[in-house]
Amino acid sequence: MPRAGLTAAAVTEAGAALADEIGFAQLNMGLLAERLGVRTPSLYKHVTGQADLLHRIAVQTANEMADTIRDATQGRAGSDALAAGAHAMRTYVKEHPGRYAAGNAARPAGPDDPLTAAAGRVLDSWTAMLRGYQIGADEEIHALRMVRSMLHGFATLEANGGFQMDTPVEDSFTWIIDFMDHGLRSLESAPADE
Amino acid sequence: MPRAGLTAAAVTEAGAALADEIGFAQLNMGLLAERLGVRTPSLYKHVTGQADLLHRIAVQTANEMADTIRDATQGRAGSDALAAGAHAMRTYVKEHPGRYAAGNAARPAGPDDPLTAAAGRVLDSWTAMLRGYQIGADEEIHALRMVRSMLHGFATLEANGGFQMDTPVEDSFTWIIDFMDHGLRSLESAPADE
DNA sequence: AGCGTTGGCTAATCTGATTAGCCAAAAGCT
DNA sequence: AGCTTTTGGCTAATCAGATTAGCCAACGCT
Repeated sequence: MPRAGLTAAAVTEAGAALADEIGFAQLNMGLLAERLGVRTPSLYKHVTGQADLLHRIAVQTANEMADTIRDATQGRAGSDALAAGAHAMRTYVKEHPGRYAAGNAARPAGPDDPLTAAAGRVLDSWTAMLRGYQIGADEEIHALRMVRSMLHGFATLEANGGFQMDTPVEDSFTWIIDFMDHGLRSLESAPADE
Repeated sequence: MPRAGLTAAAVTEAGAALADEIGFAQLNMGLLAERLGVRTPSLYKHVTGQADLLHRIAVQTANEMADTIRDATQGRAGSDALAAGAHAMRTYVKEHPGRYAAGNAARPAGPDDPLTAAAGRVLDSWTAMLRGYQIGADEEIHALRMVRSMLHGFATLEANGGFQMDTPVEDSFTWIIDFMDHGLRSLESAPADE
C-alpha cells in the first residue's frame, strides 16, 4: 500500500482548514488524522505533538495575515490604506476563524522562533500602512498599538458572537474605520505639543 | 472526618483564583480539587463538569467586571468617566488574567443563561459611560462597539504579551484613551450629517 | 436516638494525546 | 535489477485528565 505522502506543511494546512471548519476548540489529533486518511500516531512523524501543530498553524496564519494586509494596502495610502487593510483583516478572520484562534493561543518562544518573525511581518504591514499618515515618531507606536487593539478586539468579539444588537456589524466596522481615520488624520495637522 | 463544606460558589471562586495564578490553560479539575483539599470527583457534587465550571467563572467574571466599571465611572462623566472605566477594566484584567480568559472562552447558551445577563450588565456599564458624550442615537451602538473592541483588544494583546516594543504599555493605553476621547467628543460637536 | 439527604471517597471507565516497536515503501547506490 | 538505508505508516501500549458508579459517614431535622 502506497504511503499517504504527508509533510509537516500538509499536516499544518489541513489542521488549519479543519480548525476553520469545526472550530479551534474542537480540533484534535484524531479528527485531523481521519481527515488526512491516516491513523493518529502517524501525525507524530510530521509534528512533534499538538502543541507543535498549533504553533505551526499560528506561524502560517501570521504569515497569511501579513500577506493579506500587505496586498490589500499595496498602492494605497492614508484613509484608503487603512480601510483596505482593516477590511482585508476582518475578511480574513471571518473566513479563517479557526486558524485565527489558534494564532491567538500560541505564544512565540523566543527571538529565533519563526512565530516571532511572522508576527513581526504583521506589525510591519500595519506600520507601513500608518506611514501614510504623517504621525510624529513618538506617537507612531501608540497609533500602531491602537490600530492593532481595535482590529483584534473587533475581530475576536465578532468571531465570538459578542455583537448581539441588531445593528449590522458591517456598519459598525465601517464607522470604526472612519473613527480611526479621523483621529489619525487629526494627529497630522495638530501634533499634541510643539 | 468533617466535610470540606464546599458550595458551587466556593468552587467557582477557587477555580477563578487558580486560573489567575497558573493561567487559564493550565486549570484542571485535579489541581482545583487539590487546592480545595478534596478529591477530584468531589467537585462534581457542586459543578456538573469542567464546562460548567468555566461557565460559572465566566458569569462571575462578567459580574465583577460590570461592578468594577460601574464603580469606577460612578460620579464621573465624559472624559473622566471614560478614563476611569478604561483604567479600571485594564487593571481588573491584569489582576485577573485567568478568569478574564475563561470569560472570553465561554459563550452564553441563550436568553436565560445568567451569562447573558452578566454580559448585559457590562454592556450597560459602558453604555452609561457613553451617555456622558452627547452622541446621536444612531451612532451610539457604533461607539459602544468601538470602545469594547478597543479595550478588549488592548487587554487581550497585553495579557498575551503582544506588545513587545519597549515603549511603556501604560503610555500607549493613556494615549489610546485620549484618542477615543477626542474622537467621541468630536461626535458631539459635529454630527456626521444633518 | 432515628432518618433521609448530601457531600466526600475509592474504584472504574472513557477519551484523547503520546510513545514503543515493527515493517514495508521510497530513495539512493552499484 | 538487487542491496541498503531511511522514512512514514501501523498496531498495541501507556498516560493524563475528565467523568461516572456506587458506598458510606456527616449533617440537618424531628
